[in-house]
Amino acid sequence: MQKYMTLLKEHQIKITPQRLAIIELMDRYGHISVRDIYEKIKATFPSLSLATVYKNINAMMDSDFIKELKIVGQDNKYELAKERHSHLICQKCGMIEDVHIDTQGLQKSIPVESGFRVAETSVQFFGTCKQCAS
Amino acid sequence: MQKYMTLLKEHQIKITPQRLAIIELMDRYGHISVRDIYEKIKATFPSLSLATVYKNINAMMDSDFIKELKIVGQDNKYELAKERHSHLICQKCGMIEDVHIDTQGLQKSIPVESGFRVAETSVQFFGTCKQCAS
DNA sequence: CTGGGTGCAAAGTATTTGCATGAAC
DNA sequence: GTTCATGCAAATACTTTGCACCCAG
Repeated sequence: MQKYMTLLKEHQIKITPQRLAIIELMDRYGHISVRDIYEKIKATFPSLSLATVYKNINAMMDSDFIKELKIVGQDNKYELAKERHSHLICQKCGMIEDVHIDTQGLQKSIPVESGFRVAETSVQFFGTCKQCAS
Repeated sequence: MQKYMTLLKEHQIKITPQRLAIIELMDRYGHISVRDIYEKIKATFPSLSLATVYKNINAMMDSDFIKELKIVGQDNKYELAKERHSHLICQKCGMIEDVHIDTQGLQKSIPVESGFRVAETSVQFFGTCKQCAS
């Protein structure tokens, strides 16, 4: 808990129980949807409003404190901002897992004449996870 | 036009003027949103309904005839299914461009112990396009 | 104390559905 | 002629906004 409070302070975001609960969930699950955040917190904190979840997610995205993850076939997910990484996404169960792979090499194959300057690379691997394969 | 009719037939989708118009736009623009499809077609074909656009997009996705593209900061886009490719996305003007790069090598860096079997890899490069850079 | 956050209700936007009519094959 | 698509309206889902009240700093 203390660690989440410190995180919020560093990003100059006011500390509230709602925010701590949201961050705690993101940290625990890695990637989570608005709906799931709302329902999980609501269970132990019934006064929580869906609007508050949205407002906080937007505020934390503005501060680059969390990141939005759009995945074909799934609701948007949110994760704590951390070192660059890619995602493994199971097409059967929906599981999302982080992988750290080097994407620097990829950029070299972009045609120079495109004149495109890359700031960030996003890689998603779709497939079957260990559990679903067996 | 004939080429689009052939395409639809191959995928066993009934040919209608609405569908031809949608496909023609996707082919022309490469990547286009529901809203843009609706507004562009509506201009010359006023009876078109938004529900029809949605129904057709869903039908064509079910037939793997078109693909959905989710991009952080933009509305969903749709493109005709074609050979595997990646996308350059300009964070200033929103331009989306196809690039053909080899993503096979990437998979090698996924830890074997993850037990994940990759079926498809999606790569998005975010950055600045030639026009916006100058 | 003061500013910003919360919750509620309402508005706004996006997407889906049911059904009667009409077009494709 | 039969099947399936279209258009409209209504329903549902998703997200944002305004405002009165309350809590963190």
